[in-house]
Amino acid sequence: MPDATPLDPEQLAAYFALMEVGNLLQHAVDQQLRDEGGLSFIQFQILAVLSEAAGGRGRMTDVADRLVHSRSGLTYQVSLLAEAGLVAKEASAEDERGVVVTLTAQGRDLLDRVMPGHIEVVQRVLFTPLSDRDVAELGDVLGRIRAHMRTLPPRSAALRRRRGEASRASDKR
Amino acid sequence: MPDATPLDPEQLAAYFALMEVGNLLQHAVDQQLRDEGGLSFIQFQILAVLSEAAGGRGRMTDVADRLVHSRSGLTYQVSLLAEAGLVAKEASAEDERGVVVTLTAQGRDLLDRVMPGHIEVVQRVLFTPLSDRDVAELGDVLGRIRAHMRTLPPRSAALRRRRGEASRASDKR
DNA sequence: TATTGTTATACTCTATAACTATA
DNA sequence: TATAGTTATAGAGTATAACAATA
Repeated sequence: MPDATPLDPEQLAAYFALMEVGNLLQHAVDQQLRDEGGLSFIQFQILAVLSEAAGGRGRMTDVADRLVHSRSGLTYQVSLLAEAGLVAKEASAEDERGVVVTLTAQGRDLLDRVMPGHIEVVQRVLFTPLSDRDVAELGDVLGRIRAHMRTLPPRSAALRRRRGEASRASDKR
Repeated sequence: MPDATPLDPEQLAAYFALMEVGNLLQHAVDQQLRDEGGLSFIQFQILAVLSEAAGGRGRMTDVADRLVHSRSGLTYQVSLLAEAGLVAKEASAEDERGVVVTLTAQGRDLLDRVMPGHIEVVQRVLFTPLSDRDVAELGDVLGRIRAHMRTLPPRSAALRRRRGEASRASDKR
């Protein structure tokens, strides 16, 4: 192990635990979603994000930023969902470049159908060993981390930025 | 949204936050690892798990279970690492079926070289908005969740189990 | 008979770059 | 000139099933 570490062992352990827990949990729910709904976890996330949004709709780039997708990757996934009739795409009224994705009734139904089993898995795998107080603490800390992360440059901006930097040859740091 | 929910809103929010934070963080560190070490996050995890283990070595199945991999997937990744000279594979002494993977000096060097930048990213993305107390709490709760998850049937066992059940036709539930 | 690990294969997902169209 | 989104393409990763070898 390296020596000059600005990250103390407690932080490193928390970081590794976070990654392991996240991966194991994702794997468990992915299994459930495929078995019961024919959905990948990412497709479920897209549906869930839309269902939380006002009007069950959102713009492509906004969704991509929240779900760690390249825009082409999101196009791909949303196309699959649209083929399955779970979402619908329309041109944005305000900005004709934009595309608004809307959850269909069918999509909402599928979400409702999948949710109970989904929640059962999350309950069993994630929350069983936690007290109510633990859950509150966890939610609080993770919420603050998420808020912080959202202040960092988003993925779509990072791409544009990088392209921009490359073309500005005079911008040597 | 479904109605009969045994998962209260606070739990659901914590669950979604966990997934979003995990994905965003993984994306950030994956970028750093590829840029500075030519490693995917999973390859890094394999090296890290080995470096933590006694003697810098471990058995294939054990590593696979910790890292949420099918065994064939681990074979693939370990092969890549072995080609790159970062790990070495030997037949197990006790169990001739088994394969023991060992971190090479080169692998340790790469880990050391990549760690400072890695830790910088984790520090910046994950820990910036947290107090020491937050870190302690987070580590504690996540550690307990991980311990709980490890008591659940591991991936390799699940596969065997499933195969076993299918062959036992009398085992109708 | 069960378990370890590998191989072959097929598939899913993702990102990059080039492109179109609108702001 | 910059941004939204799509497409084509190519590559990485994963899992499944069949297999060989050992317990």
